[in-house]
Amino acid sequence: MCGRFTFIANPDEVMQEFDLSEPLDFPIRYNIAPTQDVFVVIHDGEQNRAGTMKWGLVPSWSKDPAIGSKMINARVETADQKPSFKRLMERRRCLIVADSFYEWKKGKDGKQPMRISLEGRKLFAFAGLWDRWKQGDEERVTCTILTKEANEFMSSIHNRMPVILPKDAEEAWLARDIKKASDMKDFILQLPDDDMTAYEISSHVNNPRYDDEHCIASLI
DNA sequence: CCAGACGTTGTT
DNA sequence: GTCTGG
DNA sequence: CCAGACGTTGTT
DNA sequence: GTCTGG
Repeated sequence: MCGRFTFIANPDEVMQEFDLSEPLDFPIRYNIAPTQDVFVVIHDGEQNRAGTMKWGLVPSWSKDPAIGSKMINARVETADQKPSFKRLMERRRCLIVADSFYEWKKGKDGKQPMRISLEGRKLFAFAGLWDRWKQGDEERVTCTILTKEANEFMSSIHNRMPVILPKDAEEAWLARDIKKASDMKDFILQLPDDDMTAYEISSHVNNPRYDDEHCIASLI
């Protein structure tokens, strides 16, 4: 699964990497936690657009937006069937931009936090779904990160992993036309994985209040 | 038909 | 133990 | 994901 | 909104 990640990037590089035309403004984040703002790219039919959304999906029909803190991930294997995700697989796909993510590896002495990044790409995007929620004056735009079964590399750390799109799959995932949910599921599941790398970090990262360089410092 | 749920993860 | 908030 | 709260009544 | 269960 994926419950914490980083976004430590240079705005110019992000603009170039995701083909954005508007100038960007976002803070450097070492410890992004559910319910917080994440940096998201969508396609408006003409061009890519970037902005922030809250992490934790609140479906448009929800009565209680608190559901969002539970809906931080969506299993791609079943997302084409689930009422909360099916419509979003068809027409509300997004990129959630990151440069590494955290997983907690279970050992006999508790959980060891790890930082995982890609070998060959400084920046990447999770495959995400998003939705809009409104109730009275309150409005919320939220998103969730798709997950799949861990690959060989990740399985030593955790049994699930976030879906990271290969660079050449991002455009197809973002495309605004309405697709069959099951086709998008199949598309995601046949994608190859980028090579990954991981190292142990301090449990400093455990506390979502800490958002500093120490989060990514190697234990060794 | 209407009512009621709608999610993931991990752990047991 | 379980839920909410970050 | 982890951390931290978890309750009501009445009074200020 | 959409699906499942009764």
